[in-house]
Amino acid sequence: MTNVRTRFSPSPTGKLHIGGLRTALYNFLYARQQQGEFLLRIEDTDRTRLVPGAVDNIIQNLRWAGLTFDQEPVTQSERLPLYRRYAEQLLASGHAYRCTCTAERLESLRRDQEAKKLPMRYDGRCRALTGTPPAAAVPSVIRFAMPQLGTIACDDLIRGRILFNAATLDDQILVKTDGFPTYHLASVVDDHEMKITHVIRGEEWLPSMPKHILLYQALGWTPPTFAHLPLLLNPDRSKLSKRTGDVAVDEYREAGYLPEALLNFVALLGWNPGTEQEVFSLQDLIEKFSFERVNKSGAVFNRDKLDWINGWYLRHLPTDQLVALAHPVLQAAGLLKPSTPQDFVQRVVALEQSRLKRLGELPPLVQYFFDEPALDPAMLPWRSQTAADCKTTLLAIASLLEGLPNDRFTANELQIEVKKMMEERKWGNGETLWPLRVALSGRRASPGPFEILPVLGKTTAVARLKRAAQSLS
RNA sequence: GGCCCCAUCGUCUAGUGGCUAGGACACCACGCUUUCAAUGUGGGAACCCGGGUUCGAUUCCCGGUGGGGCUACCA
Repeated sequence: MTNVRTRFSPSPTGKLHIGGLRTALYNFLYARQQQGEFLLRIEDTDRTRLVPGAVDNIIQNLRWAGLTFDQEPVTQSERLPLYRRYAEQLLASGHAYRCTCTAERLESLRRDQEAKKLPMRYDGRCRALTGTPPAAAVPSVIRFAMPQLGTIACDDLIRGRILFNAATLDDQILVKTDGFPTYHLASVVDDHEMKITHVIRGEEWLPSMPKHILLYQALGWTPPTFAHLPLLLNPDRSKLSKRTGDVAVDEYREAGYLPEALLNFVALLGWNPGTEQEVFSLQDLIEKFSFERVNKSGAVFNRDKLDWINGWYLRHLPTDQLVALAHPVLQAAGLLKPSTPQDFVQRVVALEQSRLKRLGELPPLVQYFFDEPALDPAMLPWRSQTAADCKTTLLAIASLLEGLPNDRFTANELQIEVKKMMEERKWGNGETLWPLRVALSGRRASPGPFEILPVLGKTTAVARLKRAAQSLS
């Protein structure tokens, strides 16, 4: 049994996107599960589409996600002689030929075929040319000489056997005029050279599988096992793309999604364990992943469920870990001063833990702890409560709080004291607690007053109650 | 146009000839509650269509339809 080797092979034409992350994840899971190796290969054979920083972005985000690869990344642009050598071999064996057709001729050929509603493919003009290859002075590409008869059987781990009619296959370009290989040649050569046992990639590659199989055969190699993953989809069911929302892993990271949550979510897009388990650690996924349970149909990327999973992870994080993650977020929002006590931040964050879906939504939720909140007097009275009654209540509680020693300024003690007062004065819950909470937070929605009070501290709390009472006159 | 893939609640999915078609997210209601969350309980919500095969099809076969992908000197 040969050692399993998988690879993730993005082209550096942009940031790592969510679909790439899932492809990388499945490659990673399978390799780890089989105690094989997971490799990274940079497919940068198209010099015109290179984006500066893309390689870094991809590597950085894979690292953030914890998908560690086992060797230094392989970069195709550094391996040109390798592809050249195999191209020559194909030329020599008659499996490939030079083509000097110009881009203009190909373009008009295509237009013509489209107009006549014919299959659009190379017409084989240069293939038919016998005799000496053109001189080096004439720009030429190298094309694969597809067999023109027969059926190519392709076995896919997820879809089973797929049959292609050779006559419908195009004479793919293998080497471009600039001497760089195309994807087809480069990936076949590299997967062989890197001893990749399982090619796990997106379904968009399914139509080129027969071409790749034929290439392996022409080079005298045994093809690896293929698995084509279902596509990730936009809400309109087209292939996931930038136009309907965020697709860069970066953007999710910045919005405050945890890598564990993103991975968990993306793992479930196209795969399921067959049980009712929804939450998986990476280790869980490694143990449970299997191609038999990968779906065939595309999956819509559903933000709501991602938010739910992320919220789940946030809620189940030990609070000190959540604080560590929240700190830079609050910092960036400008809420922290050098003098802000760590202990205070800890208590503030703890109050919102059950309410968070993303770290990024933390600053607006807790701002009132750091700055005096704007106050809308109309918001203070409870339902039909009069402004005068509301004011009386606030002032009474303010003086009650003022009279309390600092060591009794705890959630429990405060609750006991306030409830006692409510009972004595026959105040209802709504008429008391709603104005109290709004006066403290300035918000319609927030944690309860007895949770806020001890965090805010006596001085600030009393000041806010008095200010609120003032606003009612 | 050609080639290929796919088809269960709005979404992610379980299901592999006989089930009240299960779960999760979202949604709604109720409970807990001063609000918002969290949490508990309950609810509405699906087998694309037509032919076969079969005693019986969501499930198997064929054909439609629908959706998607590919069809570059891009990956």
